[in-house]
Amino acid sequence: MALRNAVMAALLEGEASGYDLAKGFDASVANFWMAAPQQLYRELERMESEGLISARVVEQERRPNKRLFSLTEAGMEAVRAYVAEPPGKPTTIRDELLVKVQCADVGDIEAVRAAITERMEWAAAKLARYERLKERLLKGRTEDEHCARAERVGPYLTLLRGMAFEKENIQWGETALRILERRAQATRDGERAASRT
Amino acid sequence: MALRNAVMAALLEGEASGYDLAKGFDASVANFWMAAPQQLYRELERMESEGLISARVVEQERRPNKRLFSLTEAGMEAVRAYVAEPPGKPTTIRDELLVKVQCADVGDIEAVRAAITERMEWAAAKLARYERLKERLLKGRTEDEHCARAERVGPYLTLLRGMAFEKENIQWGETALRILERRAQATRDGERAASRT
DNA sequence: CGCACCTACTCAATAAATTGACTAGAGGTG
DNA sequence: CACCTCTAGTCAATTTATTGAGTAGGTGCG
Repeated sequence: MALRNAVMAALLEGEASGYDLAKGFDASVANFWMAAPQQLYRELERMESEGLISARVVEQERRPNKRLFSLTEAGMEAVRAYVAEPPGKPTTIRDELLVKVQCADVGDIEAVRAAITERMEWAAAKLARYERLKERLLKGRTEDEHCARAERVGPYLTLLRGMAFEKENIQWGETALRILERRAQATRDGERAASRT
Repeated sequence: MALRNAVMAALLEGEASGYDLAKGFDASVANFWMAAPQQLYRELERMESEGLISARVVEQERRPNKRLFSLTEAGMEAVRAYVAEPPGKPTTIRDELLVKVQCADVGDIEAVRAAITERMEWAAAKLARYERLKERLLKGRTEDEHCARAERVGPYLTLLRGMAFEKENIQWGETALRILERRAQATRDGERAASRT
């Protein structure tokens, strides 16, 4: 029942449909919590049945109707209760890329390098998006002004974390690529030397 | 079936019991992949039945016997196949702390600050452990020397990523605490002002 | 004009992950 | 000596998460 907390966090930004949430909903929450569509739809229904959120059907002309969910008073109370409860164990990090990097020495180094490169491109794209989101949040004000005046700082703080994470991905990727390239080089040299014998 | 890849990555370091893996197994793999004990025991059995790993029972005098698993040739082949296959979608990040931070504005700011502080302490402890592990890996050599001579660089690269991640946790935590403190201050001031009316 | 893709979902099935309880001997603490 | 923790697991139950297929109209592209 941790997904529901992420959903509530997302709904603090305003009402959203299951589809919105599945698509990343402004990337702010998707930044630190991702879930497959089915999971969201199921959870939303459960939450509605428990009275944490309420749906409003919006009829649309040239596309399927959608249900916009928003937090009820009970939902707001649940958020407050959740925030107050003692923090659970550390983050669940599961990074396939790092599993591959760990195995680099017994596998195809070029494949690993390709995977790292892909990750770096992904990170760069995400970072650009975050950058735009930040501009939109700050609206030309400095960080100090924004934090002093805006009614919410949570989204700004999580955005900062997301940006730092992606920057790290890129920086680390550069180092890793460099080191692996030298390895691949050495392997090729070794092969050449061996083939000369 | 992604856990098994992490298990194989861990077993590249040498044989290990299910208990070892559950305890973090040298922290190297635990850094980017965590799993509950039960999950590991189940997966290990399945992998053994599929011939990817083999067990060796070690009888112990004053404690339960244990089964040390190691990769078979088939397991090694599976690792190579896994590394070569195209990279899947991005990382699964699920960070409860960030969910709380996102909700900070409607909840108890002090509780959020406490959660951040706890995370920072955790991160600092992990970082110290990684630092020691790094020393052990490098054995007094520079990074360049190690990467040129050591037979494996994968563990070093993932370690670097883990260290960068924890450093980021700490740095971001400082910023977040500072901003939230000013918020809490403003709220208290607001309350004082309101109570004077 | 046909095909792929976008919105906005639902349903069903399977796989993976978490939780709780239990075994059992060893070692240490109050 | 009762209680707690550590090693090294097992078993069962439940909850969560992922995958795949299906619906149905609309949009854009060559």
